[in-house]
Amino acid sequence: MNATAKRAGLTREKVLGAALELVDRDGIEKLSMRRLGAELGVEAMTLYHYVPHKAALLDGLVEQVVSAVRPDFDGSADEWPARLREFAVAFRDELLRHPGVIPLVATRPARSATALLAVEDAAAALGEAGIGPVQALRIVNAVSTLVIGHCLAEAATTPGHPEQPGDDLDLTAFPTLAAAVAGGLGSPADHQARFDLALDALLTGLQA
Amino acid sequence: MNATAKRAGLTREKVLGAALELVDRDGIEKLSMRRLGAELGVEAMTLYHYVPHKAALLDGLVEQVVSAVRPDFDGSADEWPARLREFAVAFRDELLRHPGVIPLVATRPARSATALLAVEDAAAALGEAGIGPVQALRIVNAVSTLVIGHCLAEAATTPGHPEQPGDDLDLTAFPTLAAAVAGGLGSPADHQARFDLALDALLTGLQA
DNA sequence: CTTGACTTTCTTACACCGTAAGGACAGAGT
DNA sequence: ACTCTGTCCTTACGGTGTAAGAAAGTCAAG
Repeated sequence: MNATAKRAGLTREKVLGAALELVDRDGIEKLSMRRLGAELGVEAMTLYHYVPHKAALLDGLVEQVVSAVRPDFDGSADEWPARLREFAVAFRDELLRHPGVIPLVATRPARSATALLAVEDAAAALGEAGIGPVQALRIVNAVSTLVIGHCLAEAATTPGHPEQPGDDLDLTAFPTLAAAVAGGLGSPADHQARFDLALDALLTGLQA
Repeated sequence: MNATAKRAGLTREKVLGAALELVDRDGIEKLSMRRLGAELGVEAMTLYHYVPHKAALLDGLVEQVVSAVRPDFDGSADEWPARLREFAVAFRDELLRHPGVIPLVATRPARSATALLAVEDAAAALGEAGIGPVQALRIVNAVSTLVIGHCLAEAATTPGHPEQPGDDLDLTAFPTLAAAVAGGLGSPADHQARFDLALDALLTGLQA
């Protein structure tokens, strides 16, 4: 009978979803309990019924993003470099879809079940190629770390700065650097190229 | 004549130095303008005469840390992989010496003159080996990114969490993972091994 | 010495943050 | 009808970064 229901009918999932939406739209620094509450038509303290503290909320953001990339490690055992490559590319795509979350992914280790499952799958696939469990996880870790590091540099949120004055640096003292910038360094295409270079090199070097 | 001088005689360098000390001792989340002021025997607002805003203070921390690693790229032109390796190891050592600053280094690009100079030197050295400026900078970037990524994972501060409950995860559903943990994964020695594995693989793969 | 300009420091204040404590109210089970 | 449980709000506390301006120290010129 009430047009405006007194109960908002929240769930942990709705809260996390709204948080991710807010971060994607306005950036992490705008994510506060009060603002998120307002987004959901609710007071700040209400959120504490679905999340124990803000840190858990941030963990939830990480969980959402890393869970969205579901790698597939089926196929013949000797194709693991190609599979790892696919995983890396998918992971990067997902991270770049949520730039505000990247620093969180980089900072807090994902311990959720789905994240562990993905790691387990990858390691098991490497195991079938005759690689021991410790080495397999090191390899998976190296690839993940590379992806995160590159996305971090690419999305460079640099929170707190009022403005980002483009490229007003004086490069006259750095000829090689200047030449590289003139050659297209820093462009979006260059980010892709940097990532591909590093990923290919890592995978190539890993086969030994 | 005054035992306690009314003027503290601060400088930007002293402020930055005290900030780094505070972060090394207590972690970033404890770095506030008021606390840093107290550390220097001064009110919070006084600091704003040496630093325009807190973001600049954080930039200063990054600058201090990255400036401390001064790579040497002299030597014959074909030794660049070994030089890059030395740089990577020195960079990592310096970062691990200041764990609280690692997330800052990962987030805000170092645009200081000394940082640019180091990059310039490295790129120039690669240039003597017949590598073009764009490719040279991509290589330097790949190595730096790898170092930052690995240090980020290794120092994993995970700010905000009350406690870090060790390894109480239930790994029974993840046999490969469990086997790897039993095999020593996660130990300090393993971090070193992970870094070495990734760095060697990257450098090997980069020679092509 | 006095004066006045300058730099450095402090005081006060504001808006915002995370969250502890407890009260108001709805719907379900007895 | 009555309590119970879960949802939501109100109030409050101590913390944050920082804007505005008053006060006090320093130093050179008159």
